[in-house]
Amino acid sequence: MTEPHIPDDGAYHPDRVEAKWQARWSDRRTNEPDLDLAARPFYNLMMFPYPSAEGLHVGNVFAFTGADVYGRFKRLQGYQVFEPIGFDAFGIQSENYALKIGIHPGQLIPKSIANFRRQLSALGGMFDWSRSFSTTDPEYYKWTQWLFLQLLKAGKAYRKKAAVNWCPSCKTVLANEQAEGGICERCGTSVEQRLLEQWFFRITDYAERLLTNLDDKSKMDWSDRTITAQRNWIGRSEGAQIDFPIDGGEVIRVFTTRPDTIFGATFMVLAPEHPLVDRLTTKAERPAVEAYRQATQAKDVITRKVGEKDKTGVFTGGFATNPATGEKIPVWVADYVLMDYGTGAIMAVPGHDERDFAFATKYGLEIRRVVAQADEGSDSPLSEPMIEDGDCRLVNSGHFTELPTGEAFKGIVAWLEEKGAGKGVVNYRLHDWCISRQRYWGPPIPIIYCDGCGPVPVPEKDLPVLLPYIPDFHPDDSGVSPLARHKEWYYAPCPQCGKQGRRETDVSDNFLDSAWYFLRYPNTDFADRAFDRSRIEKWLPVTSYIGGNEHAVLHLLYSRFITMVLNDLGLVGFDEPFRKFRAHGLIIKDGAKMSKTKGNVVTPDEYIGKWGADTLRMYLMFLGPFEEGGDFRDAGINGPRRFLDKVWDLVSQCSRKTLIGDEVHHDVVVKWQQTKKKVTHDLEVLSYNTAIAALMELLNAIRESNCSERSIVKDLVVMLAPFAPHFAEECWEQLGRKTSVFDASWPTWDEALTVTADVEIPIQINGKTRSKVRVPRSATEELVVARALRDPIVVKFVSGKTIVKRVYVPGRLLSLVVA
RNA sequence: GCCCGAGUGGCGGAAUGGCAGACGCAGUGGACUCAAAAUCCACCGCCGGCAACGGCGUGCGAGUUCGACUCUCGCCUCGGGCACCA
Repeated sequence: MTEPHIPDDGAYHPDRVEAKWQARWSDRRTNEPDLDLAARPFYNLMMFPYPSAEGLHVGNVFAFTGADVYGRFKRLQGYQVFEPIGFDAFGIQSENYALKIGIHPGQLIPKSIANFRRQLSALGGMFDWSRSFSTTDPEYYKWTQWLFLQLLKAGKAYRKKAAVNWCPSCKTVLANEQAEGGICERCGTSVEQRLLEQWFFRITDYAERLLTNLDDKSKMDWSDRTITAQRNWIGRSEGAQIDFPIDGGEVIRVFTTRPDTIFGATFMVLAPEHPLVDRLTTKAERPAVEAYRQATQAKDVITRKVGEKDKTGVFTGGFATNPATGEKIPVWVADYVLMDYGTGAIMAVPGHDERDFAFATKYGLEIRRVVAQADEGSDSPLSEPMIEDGDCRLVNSGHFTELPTGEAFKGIVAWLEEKGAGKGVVNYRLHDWCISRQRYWGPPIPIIYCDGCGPVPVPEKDLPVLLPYIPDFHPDDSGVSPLARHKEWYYAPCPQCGKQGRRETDVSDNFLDSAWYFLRYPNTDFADRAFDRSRIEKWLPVTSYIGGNEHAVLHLLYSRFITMVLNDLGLVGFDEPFRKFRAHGLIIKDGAKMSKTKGNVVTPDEYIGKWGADTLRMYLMFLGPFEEGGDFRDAGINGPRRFLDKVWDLVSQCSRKTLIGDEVHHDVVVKWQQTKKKVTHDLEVLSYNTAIAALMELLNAIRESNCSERSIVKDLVVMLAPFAPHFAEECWEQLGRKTSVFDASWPTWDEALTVTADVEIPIQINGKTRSKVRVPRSATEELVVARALRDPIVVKFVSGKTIVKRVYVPGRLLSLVVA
């Protein structure tokens, strides 16, 4: 690339400056750290984009810029910063879009990626393009498939026939996370239930570890809201599993968080899919039960899960024995009990559970009080379920009566355990991760089914199992991936016996691609392994990760899980992949989050063209706190641009050695030192808006004092560099420097010079600030009081009254209370 | 319903319990200009006042404190997440 000519009219021309420095960075490999030699490695990661055909919008730009600012700051602090970027290009989103416009994703994606690369480069990110990849590259997904085989080997991948979320529109199975609220995340259609053979990962084996690591600050310095989201998603609850015997020696096993209320369990409810429903149903009730089960199956998930909370159900005719009371209690079937949580069966305690209460009321079942407050009678009627258990005691509960609920919980669990009827258990909301997708656009799962040998993993030496090009990649509602229609690919010899077998036609979940990409970036030069142990040790865990909180429970949880498995396999030496994670805020436009689906996107291209990338970066970082986001409006972007223009003028004055005023003013020096301190601190905590404000204040101070002292201007340029990298490089060169500004060192400050010699002490009288006095910083309380009492305003408020209280905060304020 | 955030000028937003409104945008007045743009200077929370100055003011109501945007309690509103999870 050749550097453009920059006109010598003294004005700031962002387009020329940006083209010049982008060319130079590329030519000089400025952003490509030596991964083996780095002495102070800093892995600065940001969530890689899904390359949509529409290109980046300023919401994405906001996120990438914020992460880039941090990386550039760290580089200036002397770290060798590795800032990779790639493309998360497999998945249903890409495939659906390709289907919509009728272009094969294999053709569409490279174009979208090229456009993304152009846009990302134009932004001036410190990306190491030499280590970029797309998850759709066979050199990448070869290792995604390898990863699957490692999980299989470790016993963490298994196949089972399961009721899964089926989207009738996308014609595919969805992970629970993609079917939240019973609605397909991609297309908004109601999700149905279907039984299919699926591959699962045992993420639930790691539930406890995923949870406990969240508390370990040495491993995880994460945004609190992200930690909270993960904790809620894993959904740990402590309770008990209790067996209720039925005729024939079998038991109905339930999970409950309130074993202390077992004496109030007056009936039981099974999920319609529960395997014991058949056994329990009497001849007389069979037609009704069958009808109910069918009706449930036909109901889509929306009405079942989030629709009316109106309870419905039918009596099976069967009974079970409450192990606490010995009573026979009726067993019902109702769809408010879910097969996929707990055991799919509950003991219903209508007196102390909202749902059971509603159900019992509707069907006339017995409601029994077993918990009461201290001042409540043991048989006072329940007009509504009594849920709270704090400061309550048991009633009507055999020899546990009168025990506080907390004690009763333990006592009853121990008692049941002794009787062999139950035990204390922990239950999680988290489910195993279904990774099978009956789609085309993903990495084929590397398995061959053989009639003799069963499912056989594809040997690692035969990877990748290439995704074949098939013109017709439409999914159909057969529940089988389009790959099954590609016969040359579908039939393959069994790796074990050599007889003809059939390939697994499902591809893996897009989230598997992104669950390990951070491991690949520093290892793209290794063709023979997913990652190199010494590279990994040097660069991981990721030093800083910045991304959207929409991935708080999906991507981030899966990445942690995969890392733990690799750790257990001895392949990596750590079990948490991201040492520091910060969630950025959202860019709001017209009152809504900027997103393609909302149709309120703004592309960066027009702003870069009009104002320059550096101005856009500055504006985005200035418009609000990075971790909270802000409103994007056109008005306001000229502010940062004016600021850069002024700095530009200042730098040209400096470079022409037309120093105005030889004497460095004290105020400016203080401001300068204060600014260095504040900007350093603010950048560290991602408070970019206030850092920029501080730089503006320093500029204003320089201009007001007419003191363009060279060392101050130099520091200003360095501190500006993370935000406006091209601009800062050009200024740096104007100041006579030969190397990149990013090879400069971050300014340090003299703490003693960050404070002024004199201070203004506000004087509060009865809580109101009435005046202020100017005193030396070291002034004693006596001096401040003496000065204050000479102040005419203070005199006015104090005369004729007595000072009853005096509070002096040294260097801060004087507070007087008069009466 | 539950769990997180957040409510501050015309706007975006600043404030370790210590001068509320930094910084910026918009606006107003002025300088420069034939004129406009750009630039520069000044003003810029609300009410009263020529002014000095005074009163009010950080969603609402209490409280703690010499002092509260900040802490506590009780509400209201908005945004986000979870949700028949036993």
